[in-house]
This record gives sequence, structure tokens and C-alpha cells, in this order.
Amino acid sequence: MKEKITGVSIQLFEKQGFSETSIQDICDSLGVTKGTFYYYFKSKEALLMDIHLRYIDDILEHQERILSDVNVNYRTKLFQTVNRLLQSIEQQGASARVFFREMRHLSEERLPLIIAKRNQFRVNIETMLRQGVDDGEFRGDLNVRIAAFGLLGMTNWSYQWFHPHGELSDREVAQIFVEMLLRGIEHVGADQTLGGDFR
Amino acid sequence: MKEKITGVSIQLFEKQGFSETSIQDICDSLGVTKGTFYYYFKSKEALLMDIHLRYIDDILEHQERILSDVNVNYRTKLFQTVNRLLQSIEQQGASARVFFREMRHLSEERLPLIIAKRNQFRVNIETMLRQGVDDGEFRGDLNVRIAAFGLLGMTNWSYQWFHPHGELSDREVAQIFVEMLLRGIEHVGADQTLGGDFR
Amino acid sequence: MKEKITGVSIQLFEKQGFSETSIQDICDSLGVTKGTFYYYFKSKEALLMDIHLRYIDDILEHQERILSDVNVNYRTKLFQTVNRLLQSIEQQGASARVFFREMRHLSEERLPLIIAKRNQFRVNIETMLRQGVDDGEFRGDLNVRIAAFGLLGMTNWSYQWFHPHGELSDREVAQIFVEMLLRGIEHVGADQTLGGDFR
Amino acid sequence: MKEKITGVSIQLFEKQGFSETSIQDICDSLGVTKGTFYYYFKSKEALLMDIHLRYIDDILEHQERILSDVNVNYRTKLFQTVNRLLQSIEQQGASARVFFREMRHLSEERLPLIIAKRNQFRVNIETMLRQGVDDGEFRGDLNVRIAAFGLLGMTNWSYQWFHPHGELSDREVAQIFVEMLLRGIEHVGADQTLGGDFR
DNA sequence: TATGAATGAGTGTTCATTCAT
DNA sequence: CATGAATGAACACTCATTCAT
Repeated sequence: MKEKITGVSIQLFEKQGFSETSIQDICDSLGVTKGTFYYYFKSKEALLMDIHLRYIDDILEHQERILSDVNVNYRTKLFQTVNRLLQSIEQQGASARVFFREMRHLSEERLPLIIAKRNQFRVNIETMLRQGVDDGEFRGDLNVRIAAFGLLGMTNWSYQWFHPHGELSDREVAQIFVEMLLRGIEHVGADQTLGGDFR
Repeated sequence: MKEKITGVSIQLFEKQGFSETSIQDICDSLGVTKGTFYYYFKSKEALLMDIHLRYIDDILEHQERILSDVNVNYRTKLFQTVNRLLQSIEQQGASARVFFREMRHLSEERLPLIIAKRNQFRVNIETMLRQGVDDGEFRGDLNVRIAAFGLLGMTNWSYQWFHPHGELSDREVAQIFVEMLLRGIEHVGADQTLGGDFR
Repeated sequence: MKEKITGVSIQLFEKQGFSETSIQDICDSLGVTKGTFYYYFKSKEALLMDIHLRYIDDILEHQERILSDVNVNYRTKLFQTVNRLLQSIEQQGASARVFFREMRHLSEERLPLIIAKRNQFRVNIETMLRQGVDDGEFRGDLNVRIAAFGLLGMTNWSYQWFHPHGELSDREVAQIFVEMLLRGIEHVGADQTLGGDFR
Repeated sequence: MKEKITGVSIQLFEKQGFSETSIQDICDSLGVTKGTFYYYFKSKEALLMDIHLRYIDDILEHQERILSDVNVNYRTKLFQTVNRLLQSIEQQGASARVFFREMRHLSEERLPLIIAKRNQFRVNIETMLRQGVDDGEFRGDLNVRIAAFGLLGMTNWSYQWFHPHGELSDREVAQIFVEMLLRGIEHVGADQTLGGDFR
């Protein structure tokens, strides 16, 4: 039941927005009464927190897996990271949109935890970029902080325009994005042709 | 008075969100009564539309000016475009954030106009990129559509983290972004060192 | 101007009701501002009072003329009264409907005057009936009070269904009504066939 | 509770009018909060519709019973119909007045149903008159449509002046009205003395 | 587990009216 | 004569939340 509530809530929050979705809407969608809702969730905001945690924990977990894989180089890690984000937008688009749009409705007690995890995600990317620089895969003068922001911007923004069943797949968009990024952040003099390794 | 209402509304909408800001909040901030608000605006949403139009019309106008300037090359236009967007986030950050976050609260009658103008902005960037490709400044195999989305993502996303009085100025961030972008989209074989022309 | 305000107000009050018509509606219809309205009328209710007075004074005046005409018998007076009422519904239908429906919105200070005039109208009918009884035209056992109410009911109610351009004219409906009434209230033994005198 | 809300609403709507009665008035009368009201009724107008349906369904049901009774003649049916209407004004005067006065506040979606039922009531009376004509109880040249309107006007209008505890009872008024009507619509030559059957 | 009745504070909006200009 | 800015009280309605059952 808790799963079902979370599921329809994500759909409704995405379609109508958090503030515009009432507990009644959620209950109507499930054919239960409001008492039931409050049996499973302490408040509307607690439900929102749940949704946020699910999403960020999931992508953080994937990210850690990518970063700790010693068998791939940093260019590949970069691709995998971007690809994973786009994939999550394709596969759990509603969750992603709720995550990006409704964070602000979390209370002051709960928000910091989400922000911390979100920062963790960004810091992990910075770390990846810095290690890539140290390994000679990325340009030595790279401002990794700004570069990380740029990468996240390109990728996260796609939830505003990317349609799962559009002209290009998530993988194709990821490849184009990474090509754009790499030609700039790759160390000059390194092999400029994109290797086929992560295609 | 209309200006004053718009002004405080932007501040409040940014801080608390559109749905979370009541007409009463706005009126209290100004020391007027709700009747006064409704003398100047037909509805809360009409006010939001006003804010949106002001913002998008302003940046569209700047963009047109940049694009139609025949004295600068496309790399420079690119820099100017990115710089202008970041500048607008620095100088009218609240408006920008309201624009990006609250668009969804526009009614179905009003939303299409804003979306059309927003698309116009993106299409203008695509056009600029395409002409840069034709002129040999940008890579011939550039997917201008995706590139435009990427550029907009990098830039627009900055409203989430960019602080006007932070470590780097808008101009510096713009330079870093454009460098990142250019090394990828510049025609291979062209002068890879960034010209000083737009510094 | 005062005439124009009264005119459009009658139309609007009839179409939308008094409570549902705002001063703004009235002003919009005339292309003037609310200040103008309050220059000519002390309040919305004062306007309503004006409309009521115009209507009731007009029909009272006609009634007095009918009743004081010594050249016609009481059956004819009866017909003329009914006919006049139906005529007023045909010709000033909007005023009539406003009169019947919106009286309740008059204030406690103003209402008694209208009620007094309205009662006067009914009492005049009672008087006419009583004199007709005394003259032997109407049945001796007639309850003139109830009969007057019945007559007024039949006639006034027609504002709910009578359409000026319908199958029957006001005159034809009046004839049918008076025939219905007369066959009952005429003195038994009097000539039962309707005389052509008031056709 | 729904009954209680309906009950006090009828009283308030009658005394002050629909538009002039606020939900707060209703709630104050019952010592409950507005939330409670909206738990039972979707809107103020839905409550009004409820009141209308109760009233018209009740009198329609009584009418059908009168019309389908094969043991009484049409003159008696006529008396019973008029008597029942006056009775309903005596016993449920408030409902009756709300019904006649506030119908206009029903929405365009709901109004047609009430109008249809109201027309049904009138058509039933026309049918009764027509059958009475065919049976030779009423005059052959009777315009049943106009006669029905006249009958309804006489009777319905009484809600404007009839007071339950006045000089005459509903039954007495009904007898006077029916006598007035019958002497006109009875077939000439039929027994002119009113039978005692419905006295 | 789940219901359904009730709360109470809050929302956007309307509107008759006033008044300085 | 007429305007236009401003008021302030009221209104219908919503909604997250509680709680006895």
C-alpha cells in the first residue's frame, strides 16, 4: 500500500505539481480514504521526502558503482555518468521531475539531508574530473568545479525537453553530450578521435 | 504601484514559491489592501504572466541585438549570449528563478505564448550555431539542436547554484563555459587558442 | 445619463439578477466609471428603488384612469385591468420581472413604500370587484379579497411564461383569462354570453 | 447532519434569500464549521439543487397519485390539485418560496432538470383539464394551455400572500379558488351546484 | 488497518462604496 | 461632471490534518 501511494503520488506530483495535488487526489486515485494515507505517512511532506530519498539514493548508488570501477578510464566514467542520468530521466522521468521541481517544498528539517546528498553527487563528479586531470585524461587547466556544474546543467536540464520516445535515444544524446564535453576537456594532444570503448 | 506590486511579488515568489505566496503576503509587504492588488491585476496568475513577459521579452531583445550584429564572429556571439544569460541571472536573479520555476502555474491560455517565446530563444541559438557551422567557425558534424539544448542547460542551470557575489563573476563563469564549449564545437584545425576579442 | 443608467440596469437586473449584477457591469455597459454612477445614485439599492417606483407608479396611474372612467361597466374595467397588466409585461417585461423578483432587495426603509403602493393596486381591484357586486354585475357571494388575489395571481404569474411574440397576443390571453374569471364571478342569471363590448 | 443543513438552509434562504445567505450563516446556525458543510455538499448550489429536488419530487408524486385515482371525477381532481398546492405552501411554505424564488440560481447544468419536472407538473394539469373536457365535465371550448397557466398562477402566487395562520385555511382558500374556476370551466348545462363530494 | 466525520485556518476573488482631483 | 485609485469586509471554497470507531 505504501508503495502504491508513493507510485500514484509521483505521477500526480509530476502532472499537477506538489502544491496543486491534494491528499484527496491521491486517495481518490487509489480508492482509499484519507485516514489510510495518514496511517502510512505522517504528513504530505513526509511522502515527498520519501520520494526524494528513493530517487537520490538510487542514482547515488549507481554513481558510486561507476566511480569505483577500476577497469574503466575516466572518459568512460564520464560517459557512464551522463548516460545514467539521462537514462534515469527516461526510465523514471516522473521521479526525476518531481525531484528537481519540488525539492523546495521539503521542510527546513528535512531539506538539508537531500541537499547534502545532492552535493555529494556533484562532489563525486568533481572528484572524477580531478582524478581524470591527474591521470592526464583531461586538460590540466580545467576548473573542475565549474565544469561539474556545466556537466550537471547540460544533463539535468534535459528533463525539460528530453522525451523518451523522441528522435534520439538517451544513449545517443549522452554520446553527443559527452563528445561536446570531451573535445573541450580532453588534454590537448591526446587522441582527439573518440574511442569506441564506450559506444 | 503596479511596478511596486510586481517588484515585491518577484521577491516573494522567488523566496517562497508562487503557490506558497498569498495575495495577502504581497499586500502586507506593501501596506495596501487586497482590493488594491485586484485593481491592478485581474488575477494572481495575470501577475505571474506579467513577470514572465517582462523577463523573456527583455532577454529576447538582447539576444536579437547580439545576433544581428554583423561586426562580430560567431564565437563572439556565442560568448555574448552565454554572458548575457548569466548576467541576467546575476542582475535579475529573482526574475530568472521565478521564470524557470513557476512557468507551470500559468494557465493553459497564457502558457503557449511564453513557451513560444522560449522556443524562439532556443531556435535563435540553433540558428546562430548553424550559421557558425556554415561559416566554418564550428565543427561541420555538430548536432545543432542538441548542442543548443546543452548550452542552454549549462547556462540556465546556473540559476540553481550561481551566486552573484561568489568567487567568480558572471563574466568569468561565462568565459569558462564558452571555453569548454568552444574546444568542442570549433572547427578542427582552426586556431585553438581563444582569441582575445571577447575577453 | 440617469435614464441611461436606469435603462441598462433594468436589462442587466432582469438577465442576471440584482445581486449578480455589479455596479461595474452597469458602468462597463455604458462606458463610464463607477464615480459617475455614484454621482447619479446614492447607492445600488437607490437605483433599484427608482426602477420600482417607475414601474408601480406607471401601472397605478393607468389603473386609476381605468377605475375612474364612468362610461364603462365593471366587466369591462376588469378586462382593461387584466389587459393592461399583460400589456405591461409585454411592453416593459424587463421592468416587470425586476419588479416582481427583486423587491426583496430593497432596504427596510424603502420597502414599505413599494409595498404600500402594491397593496394599493390590489385594494383598487378589490374595490372594483365590490362595486361590481353592488351593481349586480358580479355574484353576490363573491369573496372579493380572495378573488382579487386570484386575479392578480393569474395575471402576474404570466411574467413567468408569457412571451410577447408567442402564439397568442397579450390581448388574446387577457380575453381568455377574463372569460375564465367572468363565468365564475358574474351574477348567476345574468347574460352568460360574453358581451362584445370590451373586445 | 445533511438533513439538518438542508433544514436550516431552507429557513435562511427563505428569510434572507439565497445570495444573501452565506455558508457561514448556515454553519453558524448549526454550530459547525464550513468544512463540515463541504463534507456534505459539493457547493452552495448543490445544496440549492437538493432543496429543489426534494420539493418538486414530493409534489409531483402527490400529483401523480391524484391523477391516477379512477374513483374521483375531474372536478374533484381539480380541487385536490389546488388544495394540495396550497397545502404544500402552508406546510412547507419555506421550501415552496425557496423553490419559486431561487430557481434562477441553479447552474445551467442543473436547471434543465428542474425545469423539466416543473413543466411536467403543468403538463399533467393540462392533461387533467383535457380529459375533463372529453368527459364532458369542463367546457368544450376551453383553452387548456392557458387555463393551466391561469390555475397555476392563482395557486402559486399565493405563496406571496397566503399565511398559514391567517383568516382562512388552505382548504377554504382552495374551495374558493376552485369555485371561481369551476363556474367558468364547467360544461354549461351540467349541474351548476357544487357537489359536496370534496367539501 | 481503515473509515468517515469534523476541524479551522487559509485561499483567491468580488464588490459596493469613498474621495481627492 | 467625471475619473481612477484605494478600501475593507465579505464570500465560496480548499485542504492538511485529527480522531473516535
